[in-house]
Amino acid sequence: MNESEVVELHKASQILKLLGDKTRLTMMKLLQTHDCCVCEFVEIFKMSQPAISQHLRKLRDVGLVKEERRGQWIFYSINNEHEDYPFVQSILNHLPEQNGLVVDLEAQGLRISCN
Amino acid sequence: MNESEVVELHKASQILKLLGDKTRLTMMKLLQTHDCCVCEFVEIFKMSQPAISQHLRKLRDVGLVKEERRGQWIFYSINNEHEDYPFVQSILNHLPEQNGLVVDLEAQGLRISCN
DNA sequence: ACACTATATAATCATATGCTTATATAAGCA
DNA sequence: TGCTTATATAAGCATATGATTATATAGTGT
Repeated sequence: MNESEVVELHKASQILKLLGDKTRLTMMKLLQTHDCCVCEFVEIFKMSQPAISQHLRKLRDVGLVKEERRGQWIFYSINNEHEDYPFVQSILNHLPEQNGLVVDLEAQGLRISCN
Repeated sequence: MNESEVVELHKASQILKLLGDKTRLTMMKLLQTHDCCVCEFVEIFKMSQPAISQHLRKLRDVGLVKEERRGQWIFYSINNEHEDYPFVQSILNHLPEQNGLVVDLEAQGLRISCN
């Protein structure tokens, strides 16, 4: 890993504050391996749809994730063009995989795959 | 760098929330290279003493820093015995050095060195 | 065009956060 | 012992945050 990408302090604290919420942190870890749409997050976190939307908006506002419409769903994915993407990845790499959450969704037949 | 130290999600978000404050994040970066006492932080951040104390308490409550009395001052330092010390370090390593803050202190003759 | 589904936004509210002022504690020193 | 300095704690307050419910927007399919 290369830790030489220096992140300005103000930006770093802004990013860390965003990641300092368990829901958003889990979202980011999930997005590291799976693009997800809003309704999947709603299922995974057992949280209201607006609550999910608002978390995603915060992540999008600073450019950590991007959205893309696929059919009737809007999928979110990690924005690897973000200037501080390496910083974010290095944090996420310390977290345990959350694939179980997606696997559970699939088991329930709730995983969206629109292709 | 070894990113294999896995930090449980709840703990990670708790740590990131603490670091998601510009004052505390700068404190931690400073402590990476210099032990500091409370009054030095007060000078550096131009912030009230209770405000500084409260930030330090939050960092201490989760064990990220430890305190040690030296003469009439209480010095804070990074707790490198913390279970998630590697995680914290890997974050701090992305931040620009803040030594200028301490150098300025010294220039003003306000650096405490009690030995 | 109409109904249905997915998502976003707005308004509201309870709780959390970070600061301030006032006060307590505790060590150093005359 | 009493004064001074360094730090911690308590109380109060303004703002931020994260949730909820209600509503708007925008595709999809009939």
